[in-house]
Amino acid sequence: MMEKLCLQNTLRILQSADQIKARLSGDFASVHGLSVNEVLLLMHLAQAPLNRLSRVELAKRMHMSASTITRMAAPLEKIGLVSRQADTRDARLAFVVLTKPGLEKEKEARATFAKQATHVFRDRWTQKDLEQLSILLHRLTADAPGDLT
Amino acid sequence: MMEKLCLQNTLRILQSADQIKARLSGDFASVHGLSVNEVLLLMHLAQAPLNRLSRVELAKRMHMSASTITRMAAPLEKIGLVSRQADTRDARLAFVVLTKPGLEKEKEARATFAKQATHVFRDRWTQKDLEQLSILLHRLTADAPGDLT
DNA sequence: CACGTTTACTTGCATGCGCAAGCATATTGC
DNA sequence: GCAATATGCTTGCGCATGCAAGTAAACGTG
Repeated sequence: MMEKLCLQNTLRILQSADQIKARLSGDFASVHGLSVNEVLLLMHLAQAPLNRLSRVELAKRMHMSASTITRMAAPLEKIGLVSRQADTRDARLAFVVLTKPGLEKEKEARATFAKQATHVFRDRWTQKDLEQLSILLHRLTADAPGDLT
Repeated sequence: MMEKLCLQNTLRILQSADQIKARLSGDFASVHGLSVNEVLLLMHLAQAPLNRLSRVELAKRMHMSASTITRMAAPLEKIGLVSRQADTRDARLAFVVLTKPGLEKEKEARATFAKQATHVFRDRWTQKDLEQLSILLHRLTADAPGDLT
């Protein structure tokens, strides 16, 4: 019985995530010219101390491989939203650091993110509902690195 | 205030989905030699009438493009889990239909899916918690086609 | 200090996916 | 009945991503 509920819940989470991504994808592309993952990368940087993270740390928080971070950072650096910053102590580290335009862009993107998020939970969601869902989901994501919230 | 909650919830859903996919991906690959999406495709077919769906219908339910379905079905057909079935009325339609081995495979995969799903919700989840989460998520996915549950 | 091991990053290759175009068939309007 | 349009599927192309291998630098152990 509980097994069926677990299966159902995981399926619904996957389904919801697909819908949300599809919704975000449209606005991010047309309004900011960025992909969902690029915006998430900026958001991770924005909440990090000094607005910078190493590539491996970024990879962990975004659940992606380090190579993907390398390749994602390149175009963002080219358009000036992030820059590369070496560490004086450890020459292996290459931080990805948010530039001022990048910080600005992140603020805008976060705003449209929030707007779309409220649209996902249309009218019939009370604050109590939202809080309850938040608490339940938090139990799933509590142990994950970089909560972004 | 509610806006922050909405943003937080969407972020947590995305995060949860990533974790779940990562968890499933490992077992599906090692135990059954299939990807997450391939298993989901089999599950969609298994719950469809006559265990068959047209490619566009499958695409809608999986939130993917029709071309992806075409390419995903090819290897599954090669290993005998699905087969192609033309429609006598409409020569354009090419159903993807689950074979007997495919149905068997789907049962096995669904079992490991359920096992991993219960593992996602470890110990501290009561049946009431799970039901509540299920209800809340259902409000997000209610209008989507092909619920799989 | 020297050598092996670990860590951070990059690059080559293969895969999965979407979009746009193409093709065949069905449906609609006249 | 025929042309115009719509629908279902496939294919070519490009992009994003993971994995494995390679490189450079830090660390540990003798």
